Amino acid sequence: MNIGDAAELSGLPAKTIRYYEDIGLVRPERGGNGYRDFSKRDAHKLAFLGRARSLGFSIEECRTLLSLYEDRSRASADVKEIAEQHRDRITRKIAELEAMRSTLQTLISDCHGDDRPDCPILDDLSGAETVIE
Amino acid sequence: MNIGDAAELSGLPAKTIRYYEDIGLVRPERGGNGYRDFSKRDAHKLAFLGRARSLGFSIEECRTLLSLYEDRSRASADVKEIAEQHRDRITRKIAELEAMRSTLQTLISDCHGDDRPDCPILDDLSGAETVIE
DNA sequence: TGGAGGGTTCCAGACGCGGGAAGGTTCTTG
DNA sequence: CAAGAACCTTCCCGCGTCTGGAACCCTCCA
Repeated sequence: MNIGDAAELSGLPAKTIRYYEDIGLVRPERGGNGYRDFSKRDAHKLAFLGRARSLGFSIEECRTLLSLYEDRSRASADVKEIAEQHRDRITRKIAELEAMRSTLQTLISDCHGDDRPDCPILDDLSGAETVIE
Repeated sequence: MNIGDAAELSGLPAKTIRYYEDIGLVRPERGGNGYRDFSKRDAHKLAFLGRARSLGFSIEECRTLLSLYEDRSRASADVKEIAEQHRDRITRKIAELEAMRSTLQTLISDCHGDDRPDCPILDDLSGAETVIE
């Protein structure tokens, strides 16, 4: 099938699929006209990649997951470890974002938000000591 | 002061400071030797930028915040709106990451993680229907 | 026959820097 | 006063993951 069909089947944009070929994640055949010719297996791999990416795995993790997927003698422990590391990274990222949000929320709550210039948000960013209320 | 001192005062790497000059966030003077010459005001702006960045504001938001900071006739409402939009973006990002983490955790829990190849994580990524337990 | 709607390659850009090369300047040490 | 360490400069490349666009080729249908 052509790249358009592979895109529709896998849910990935054609541009992304070409990129994935560039970096060696898929290796479709080529027809006599130079067009890529994707097998069902290729389309399936692309869909696999799409799902893994949507769970936030990096391209390199996807590459590893894909090779494990195609390795009949894999150990599920290897897959699990990748997933756990990724989960832990997500957990840390969430904590970081929540710290930001918390600080932001405090500043936002302190800002009256009218047409006067006084602004605790800017005060904080400018390094002013916390104002005594 | 030289860039090294500005870096130490602001907590930003010299590389970052040069980049900020490139994109017009700061405009230090130049000495006769071609070295940048930062005023205290410049260093203060850099520290402002560092704090805003650490709260996750984009460079363009930082640019706006900085111009509001330097605008004596600003309305605090303008600052607050930027902060609120940013907070909302963070909130959405957290929700997205939590959805990923939740899915990952389910898959991880279902994976026995030994040296056998059966793996619900790969099954899920490959698009297999949920297995009846 | 002509045009719409595929496909191809290649280059640039996005974000926010970091690394490193090649070279000039200034400070410190002996 | 000379040597060398420790600064500073500019420039270009690379990171990750695509996305947009230009210029061009191929196929199908009316």
